[in-house]
Amino acid sequence: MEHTVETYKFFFGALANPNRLQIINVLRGNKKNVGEICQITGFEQTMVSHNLKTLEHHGMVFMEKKGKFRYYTVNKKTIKPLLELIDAHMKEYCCKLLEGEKRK
Amino acid sequence: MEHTVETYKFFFGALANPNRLQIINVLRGNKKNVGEICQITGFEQTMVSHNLKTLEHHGMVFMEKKGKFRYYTVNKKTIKPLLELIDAHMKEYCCKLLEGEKRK
DNA sequence: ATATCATATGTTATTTTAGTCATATATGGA
DNA sequence: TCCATATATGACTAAAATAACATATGATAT
Repeated sequence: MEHTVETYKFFFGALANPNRLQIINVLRGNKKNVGEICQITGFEQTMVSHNLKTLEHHGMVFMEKKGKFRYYTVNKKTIKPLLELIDAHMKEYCCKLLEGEKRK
Repeated sequence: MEHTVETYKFFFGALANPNRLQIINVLRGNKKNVGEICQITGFEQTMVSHNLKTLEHHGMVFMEKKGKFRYYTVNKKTIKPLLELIDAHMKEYCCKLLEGEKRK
């Protein structure tokens, strides 16, 4: 299925970036506005905004305006089971491999 | 969790590529050797080998030698539920978005 | 109306990733 | 042993993704 491959690439592309993943991780707890995300991660504001836009565009996070703030929430329905699945995978297949990566 | 972010990036990085996804898709049916994968996909042999190596390194596929052939199988335990999860996500959040992508 | 704070957008330079080409290794058969 | 087939590896280039910078927009308060 050609369509399917493009679909998956769209999905994974959004998540194959450490900064976006870290943002997701921060949002796993509670909704946060951009400034809060910057503060917690130490990332620069424009970079965070760019990445939030990508994540929102892919349905990974949702946005809600509140005065001059914008609050972002993670899409728990997708992200939670997804990360759990990955945890299980990594535990079983990749633990040593990742160690190797780090040394590079 | 710093470790977790690197872990997830490792995972998604392997899958954020259309050719690798297509190879996975081909392997979803049955185990196949490199030549067969090339034939089915129309991809060049060295490219397929490179990508299979990446997939194997990430625990997404397994390899089994048989004479001068090497048979690859997809890691169904991870891949199957993963793709199902993504199907559900895309259906709910991304159907129009993907259409937009195609026009670019 | 303007100043300030919060966030977004456009552009560019840099880094990362991927594919290709040339070549190497491994296996089995004559 | 030598050849053919199957697959892997290394190096190089091209293309895509990313972060950083400059700037714009939107909102609130004064």
